[in-house]
Amino acid sequence: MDTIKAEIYDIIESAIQAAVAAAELTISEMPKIPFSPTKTPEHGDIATPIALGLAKQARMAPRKIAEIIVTHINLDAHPTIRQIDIAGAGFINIHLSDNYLYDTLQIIATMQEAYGTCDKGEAKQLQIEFVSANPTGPINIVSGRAAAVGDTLVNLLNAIGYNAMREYYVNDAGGQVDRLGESIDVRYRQALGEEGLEIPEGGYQGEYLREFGKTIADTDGDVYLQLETKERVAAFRDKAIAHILAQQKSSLERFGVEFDVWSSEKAIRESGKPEEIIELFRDKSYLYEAEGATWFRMTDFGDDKDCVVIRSNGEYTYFVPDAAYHRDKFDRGFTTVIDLLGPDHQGHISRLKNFVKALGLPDDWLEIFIIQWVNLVDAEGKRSDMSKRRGQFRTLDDLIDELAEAVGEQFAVDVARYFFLMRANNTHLDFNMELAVTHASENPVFYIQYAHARCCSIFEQGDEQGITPKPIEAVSLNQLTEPMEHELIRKLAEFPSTVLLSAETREAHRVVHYLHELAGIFHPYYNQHRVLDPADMKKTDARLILIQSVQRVLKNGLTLLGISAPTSM
RNA sequence: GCGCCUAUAGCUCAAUUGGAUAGAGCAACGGACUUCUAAUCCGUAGGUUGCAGGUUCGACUCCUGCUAGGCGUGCCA
Repeated sequence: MDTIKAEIYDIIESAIQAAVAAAELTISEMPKIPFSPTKTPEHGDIATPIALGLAKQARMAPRKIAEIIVTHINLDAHPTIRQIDIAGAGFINIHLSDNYLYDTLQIIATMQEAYGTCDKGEAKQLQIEFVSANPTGPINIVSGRAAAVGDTLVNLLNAIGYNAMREYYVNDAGGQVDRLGESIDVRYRQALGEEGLEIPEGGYQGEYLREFGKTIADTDGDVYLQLETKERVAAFRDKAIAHILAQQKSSLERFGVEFDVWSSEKAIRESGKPEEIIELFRDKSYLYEAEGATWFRMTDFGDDKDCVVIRSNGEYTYFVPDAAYHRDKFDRGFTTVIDLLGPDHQGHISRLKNFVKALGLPDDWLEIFIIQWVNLVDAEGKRSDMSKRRGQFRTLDDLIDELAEAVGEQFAVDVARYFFLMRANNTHLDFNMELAVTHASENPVFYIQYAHARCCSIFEQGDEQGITPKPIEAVSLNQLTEPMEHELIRKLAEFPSTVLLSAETREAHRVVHYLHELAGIFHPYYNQHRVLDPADMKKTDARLILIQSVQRVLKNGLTLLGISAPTSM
């Protein structure tokens, strides 16, 4: 497609130059020629609104300009172009020859599972950090969404030639996990029969911690009561982190997400890097003392408020290990780092970016995206709060369990991933659990998977009838003359650019929509045209190649999304 | 108060980053299985793209100002 575009670009450009040379067109400067996609086959394969763009400086009606340009194109010299039309306000519509269409099938047959990939990323090292949920409870649904998106983005970036990896930052140090230890301490002592205890301010109410505290009491009895409160809380904290982390890991694995690296905030804190950061900031005069605390001059970086980096009790705020952690990422050699943050980290973006700037790292080195809320919606359409602190959240495991009851374990993961991936990251996502379960079998993911299964089924049927696909070289592709066949091939040709765009804009949902559209052309085709026709083997052979290509692209696309491509349903 | 995000069909979302007649899926209604899987297909209906201006040959997209919702906002992470 790219080579074709380059060729067309040259043709149009020289036509404009010829028109200018012939004094039919007056322009001051050679413009860049834009290409716009064609929505309908009548508009050809590639279109350009260049005549519209030239109208002003050429002082001429766009249609007239288009006509002039077209007269300077010698179609006989360019066999790739079958026909050129002028339409609408002055669009130049280019129809490519059928041979070009058939080239797409050739490319797919050659590249197979590599179709859709490219080497644009030049093997650069890239890291995406996502989920990074506090080790204070199970993976919830918002984190599940982040898991699906992050995992898929890594797939996409690898597909376009980057060397991307998945990283999880474990917040296993700091105030939050201390509150966790204190909360478990309360549950533990309650389990031992102590009365009148309450979860401390900022602690965790979740039911899973009550069970955890009870388990400790059941297995170890009251031995912990002999420890100093501080030691006991620390012991519970570490115990809980290890336990919860293992649980999070297995939930994510069940969801098909495996991280390459688990980084520890505790390790960062103990590495000495935070001290180096503070020293660096001090040297650069970014810090000052006030109200007993140490402040960072965030206002120097355009923020409206300074912020505390060392609290009056001498402890770092989370900014310091966080800055140190990003410094560490840079030292590990990543050319670009992408953080996917939860919606409650809104205010964190500009500050983190400013810290990165203060560290002297390149501006575009760090990209931050917010994965927006997932609202649980009940059957009446009422939204429910998912605050972890109040313990009213739904876990990723709950979700998959419920979906599994409706559609089975494998499809449950597929449905959940699809659901999370189908929307743009920055939009709020309403998740109606009841609807998701009762309508699980009507989920659009099956529409795509079914298309794949149907392709497989054709080959199975063919096998039974003794019809097997021939190598593409032995097939007359010009048997593919149906408009729907051309539409299918055109769609197949779009796959690589969709993957590229999706990866570069970090918007996985584009691939989802693409696959849905592809399936949306395939199903009607399947219904209207028979592939296996023993009476016309030439056509059958050509159609089998087409079906192989559709099957291949569906499979490649679903694989990128981490969704299975079943051979039968 | 300030900052960020969002607003598109009854509902949930798209729209290839400024291009042609704004598209899908649910939900509603009417049709199609003796033929490669009906988890499918065909058809009907559904719109002043939150409001008001502006830029442009051309705006859902960019700019300004409103309105509504969400999130954030100096010692939680």
